[in-house]
Parts: sequence; C-alpha cells; structure tokens
Amino acid sequence: MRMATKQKNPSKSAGYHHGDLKRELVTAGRRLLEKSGVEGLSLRGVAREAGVSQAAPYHHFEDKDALLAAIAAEGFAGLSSEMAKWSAGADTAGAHMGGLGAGYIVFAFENPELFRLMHGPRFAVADRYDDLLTVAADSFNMLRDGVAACRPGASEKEIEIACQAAWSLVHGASMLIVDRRIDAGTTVDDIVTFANQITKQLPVSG
Amino acid sequence: MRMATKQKNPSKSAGYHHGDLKRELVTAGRRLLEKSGVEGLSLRGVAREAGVSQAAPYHHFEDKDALLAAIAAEGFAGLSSEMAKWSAGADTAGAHMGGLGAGYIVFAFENPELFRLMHGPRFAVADRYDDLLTVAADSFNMLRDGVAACRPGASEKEIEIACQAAWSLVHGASMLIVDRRIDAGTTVDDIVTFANQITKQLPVSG
DNA sequence: TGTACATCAGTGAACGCGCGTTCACTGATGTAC
DNA sequence: TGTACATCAGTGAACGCGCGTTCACTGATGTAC
Repeated sequence: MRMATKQKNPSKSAGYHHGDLKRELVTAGRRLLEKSGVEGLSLRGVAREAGVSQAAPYHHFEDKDALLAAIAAEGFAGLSSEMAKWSAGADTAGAHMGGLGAGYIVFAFENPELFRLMHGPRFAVADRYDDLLTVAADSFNMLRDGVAACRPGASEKEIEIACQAAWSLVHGASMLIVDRRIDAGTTVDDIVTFANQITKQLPVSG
Repeated sequence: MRMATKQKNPSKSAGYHHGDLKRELVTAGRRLLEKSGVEGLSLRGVAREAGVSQAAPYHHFEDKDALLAAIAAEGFAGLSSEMAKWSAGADTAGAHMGGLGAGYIVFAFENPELFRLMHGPRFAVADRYDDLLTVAADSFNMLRDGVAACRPGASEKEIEIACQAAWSLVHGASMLIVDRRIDAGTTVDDIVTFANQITKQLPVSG
C-alpha cells in the first residue's frame, strides 16, 4: 500500500507546497526566538528553521517586522490564556487577582524572550499592527477588571492607580525574573509561590 | 595672538590625539543610544558620533560589548545617584523609600534606552564585567536598605519579600513607562507624582 | 473525465548594505641622556 | 636645551559575514469548459 502523494491534511504535507507555512513560520520563529533572543532572530534564520528557502516567508509576511508582530500577537494571546488559566475557579476577587498575577509571571518565566519581544522597543508605537494592539489590550483589560472587582466602591481614579500599581508589580517581577535579577526558583510551582507572596503585598488582593 | 597648538586641557584638544577618547566614546554612545535604541547602536556609529575613525575605539575597549558594558555601568551609577537625590532629606523611612522609587522611575523616564540596555539580555549573565555587577548591586542595595528601614522588626524573609515586591513595583512602572504602555505624563514633576501614587500602594512605605 | 490555463506558493541566485574586527601604517607625545 | 627613540593613540583600507529584500523562475494546485 503506497502513501497517497496527495495528502488530505495539508499540515502533514512535506512536498513543494508546505500547506500551512504561515503558521509554521510563527512557531519556528518562536522556537528560534527562545533559542537566540530577539537580537539573534533573523528572517533568514526563521526560514531555515522552518526548512524553507529564505524568500518563502515573503509570500506570507510583508517584511520581517510583520512576522515579529505576528509572533508578539501570539504571545499576548498566550499571556491572556495563562492568566485565565490561573485565575479560573478563584472564589474571591482577591484570589482571582492573585491568579491573574501568577499567570502573568508564569508566562514570562516560560517564554522569556517572547515576553521581551512583546514589550520591546519595536512595538512601542504599534499603530501599524492593529491585531497586536487589540490583543495586547485584551491582556491589560483582564488585569483591570480584576483590580476593579477587588475595589467595588472605589472611584475611577482610585481604580486606575490601583490598576497601574498591580500591573507594574506583576510586570516588574516578570521582567526581573526574565533578566535573572530575581531568582524565583526553577519550577512553575516555585514561580507561583513567589507570585503569591509578592501579590499579597498589594492591598488590592488580600 | 595664535592659539597654542599644544593644549593644556586634554579634553579640549581637537588634534590627532583626542585626549580623552574613552570618556567621549561613552558619552557619544549614550547620545546615540537614546537616538537610535540598542538595536541601532553600532560601534562604527559611536566612532562616527565621536568624530573618530572606526578603528579608534579598539584602543580603549576590547570589543563592542565592553563599550556597551561601560555605558551600562555609567547608567547604574546614574540610577543610584538619581535615587539618592530624590530620597535625600526625607524625614521618615517611608518618605525615604518613596524618594528612592521616584528616583528610579525618573531615571528610567529620562534615559529610556539606557534603562533598556542596562536590563537587556546582553548582561543577564554579566560575569565578564565585574564593574557592572558591582555598580548594579549598589543600586539594588539602596533599595533593600530603604525597605529594611521601613520594617524594623521584620524577619529576613519578610524583608526579602517586601524588597522584591518594592523593586518589582518600581521596576515595572519604569518599564511600562519606557514602553509607553503607561502614560505617566511628560514632565519630571508628573513622573514624581505618579511614582508617589504608585508607591503608596505598598504597605512598606506609608 | 480530460485538458488548458490561471493562480498560488515555492526556489535559488543576486543586490547592496552596514557591521565587527584586523592590519600595517603614521602622527604626536613623553622621556633618557 | 636638543635630540634619539620608544610608546601611545590615532588613520584608512580591507576582510568576511549575515542580513533584508527583490527577481525571474518553476512546480503544484484548482477550476472552467
């Protein structure tokens, strides 16, 4: 019985036409990113990693920045889902908030270079990539809703400040872990424990 | 009256020998860094900015990384002195702590790309540059002493956590401002006001 | 069902570029006598 | 004080490299008839 040369599932095709190269480029890019860092990430390298010629990516992305933006966007989606995962099932607003923070930090811990790319200078003004803005705002809004739920009677202004503080705390912890300035342990459990300790320092989540 | 061709003050010499090129390269590097970002910073560019041939820097720095490390070290010194400046004269431990935080954030606000370089991946493991480690530790120790002073009776463990939280808060706020994710205003006064609001969210500085 | 053809998604060679670094050199400076 | 000479701190040309991007191309696929 010979294998059919025409595959039903395009993602398994290994022929001239890749099938889902756009997807593959993003995942190859993430792989390479965590291996070499943002500075070591080239479009040619991603193509190589995906097993494809250097010109192939241009059929799917306008330029290098567009691929990077797609990777970053996927990063924000991952960040949001990690936050959702760790806050799910919390029975108080404070516990929910703590879970969001834990998810945020865990994501950074597990995807350090991606986290750096997401917050790097390249997309500081990201008006060119609407998707990226949207999905980044989603992550932030999860945090804000969490903070607001902890302070039912608070004014807009109070909530805004509490929110900025919570975000700063959790973002700073993530960054310092990624930069290896804070050693929060080596396992996800360690990180969650650390996140909970740190998060408790804010009145917002008691 | 002709100018003497031999200058007394080497920093004013414009002849073949520069006089203090090492110093000049660091300041030119900082200038270029803030203009073009870390990714746009090349050794050749720094030499150009300093008005000197591309090979000249090698008489003063072993390689590009060494120059970058010198720039980063100067950054940490500046960070420490900004923290000292804003915390000076505080009459309570809490106010002192608040000043340290304000100084930290102000420094990041005024030197965004330098701040990024200091915490970038390049020096995550900086064992090659002892100076850099030392001067970075100095900044951190200022913070830790400030936190410890706020909690006279606390255990080592408590202080460590409070310290990590304070650092995370202040570092995260700095990063988010640098990344333009938080808009804390456009003047140093705005930034200080913002820093104080945020810092008050921690029990450590009341 | 078979065939002609348009379109899509690859290839590989080539472009120009700026980079880090090295090299042999040379002008300027400091010092021993 | 003047001179010979070692040393220092520059120069400019050159190296090889990997990069982003473009181009003409070609193999594979889908569709109209």
